[in-house]
Amino acid sequence: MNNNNNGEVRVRFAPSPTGFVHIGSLRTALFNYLFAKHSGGKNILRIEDTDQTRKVEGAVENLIRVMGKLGIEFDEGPVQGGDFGPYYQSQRLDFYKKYCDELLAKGSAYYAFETSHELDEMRKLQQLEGRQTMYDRRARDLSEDEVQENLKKGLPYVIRLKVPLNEEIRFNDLIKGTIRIETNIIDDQILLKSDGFPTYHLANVVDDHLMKITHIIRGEEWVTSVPKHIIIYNALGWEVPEMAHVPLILNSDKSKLSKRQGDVAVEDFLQKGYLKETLTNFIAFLGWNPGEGEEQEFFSMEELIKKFTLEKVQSSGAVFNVDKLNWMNNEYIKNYDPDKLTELALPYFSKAGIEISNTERIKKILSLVRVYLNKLEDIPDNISFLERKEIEPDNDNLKEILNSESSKKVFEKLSEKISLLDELNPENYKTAVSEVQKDTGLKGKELFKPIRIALTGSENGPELPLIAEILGKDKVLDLLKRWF
RNA sequence: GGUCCCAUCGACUAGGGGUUAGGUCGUCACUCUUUCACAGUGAAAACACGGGUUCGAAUCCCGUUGGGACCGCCA
Repeated sequence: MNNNNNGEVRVRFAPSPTGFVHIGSLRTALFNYLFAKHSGGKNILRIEDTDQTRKVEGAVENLIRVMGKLGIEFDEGPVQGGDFGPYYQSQRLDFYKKYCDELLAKGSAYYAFETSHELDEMRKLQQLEGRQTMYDRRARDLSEDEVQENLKKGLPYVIRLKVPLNEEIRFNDLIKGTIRIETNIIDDQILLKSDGFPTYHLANVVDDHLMKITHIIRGEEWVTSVPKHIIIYNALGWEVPEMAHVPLILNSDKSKLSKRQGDVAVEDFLQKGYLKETLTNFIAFLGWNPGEGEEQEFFSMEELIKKFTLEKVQSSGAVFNVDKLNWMNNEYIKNYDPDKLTELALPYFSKAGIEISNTERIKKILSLVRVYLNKLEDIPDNISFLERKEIEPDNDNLKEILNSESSKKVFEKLSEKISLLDELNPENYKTAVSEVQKDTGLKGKELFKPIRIALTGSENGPELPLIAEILGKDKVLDLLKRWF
């Protein structure tokens, strides 16, 4: 256990700002947040922007916005600052330089002068020979004189880690248990690039140490580089933080979740009208569950914080199942506070061309259709009856029903009854229909089906009396009159 | 290919020496409903395989197979 900092837990979410927020990143961020809050510790945001070629304008702002929207808060970071800043790695170059020099002085790192091109050639050859692609450590034993000479010539260089040979690195992962790797197969990783920026490996070790990070919680794709990091910690005489590598989120074919097979951007899910409660709840359960026979599936952020432990994180990957996401979102939508849901739904009504100034009316419509919604984006498809001016049944079957003699009778009678009313409401609509039933002797499908089709253009949907009320007397009469 | 990780219904998972292997999504059926949906009830559906250890293995160990990740002057 890491005991610096008086035992206070400090974790970090350290994304590189290269664009949208990946579902996998969201889960890593969530787990960090839940773990920090559960332990009464600090959650820190650090921006890993050491790759100058991959910078994306606005990505950091976007990331912070998305996290904020989902209720994932940071105690320290670019926005709120903190005692361990700056929180952009690109502003911490002096630190990396300093410790890189220290590594050099201690003989744990060395200069290398190969160009990218030369390295490419090396790898190609290794591949051709069926060997593992790996730096051949050719610059490892350059003499001091040779190094100085190259430096004097102004040759571009990188600093590489001098991996100790013939050793075994062993560490305990909080999720996966003990992991051991032979150092001989570990690359002499580049620490400092020729542009003077550090690589991830150097920067994350230096920062995690300087920022007093106690637990590193990140994706499983990092496990294989842990030994490199441990070598750096050891060389610098630093304590290694606890590690927890969370399993990957997978496509339905079990490969790492990727854009090729559907949406992976949190922004997209938000935009489609997946609620933030759904997203955090669902994502938390991808690879984690409370265990102990617990069968509750709906958890608020507060409950998640209370229940979350690393021990209950699954060690195998989890397929991202949109069907279940939809189900859960639908459950949240069905049970959401009507006023709040209305507020969230307004933009989707607006997009469908519905006048939204009368929010009470929107609320009423929403109460009719929410049961059908997997996501708010489904609203337009489910309220098409509102703005339908022409009834154009999309198949002959419907047309036939509308044009039958008995239907005409129904429409005519119903119009008569409704035109006598001051205002249409579910009660007097029902009364009117049952009067039609008495007068015509028609009932069941022969009575209800034609009306539904005439009013909505569809064979099914929400309860007719409620739809009738929302449409209003004039609209209903207008729609009926077209058919007799 | 090398290294590392992983393995319970189609999916998410509970269970971690003795269970009729439980729940949720999805699927199917039935009930309710003058429609669809909702709701309710029920069904089909899993311990990858082979060896050990043990009185007893889904559970512990080893191996096999299968899957995945990583192998950049990216993170």
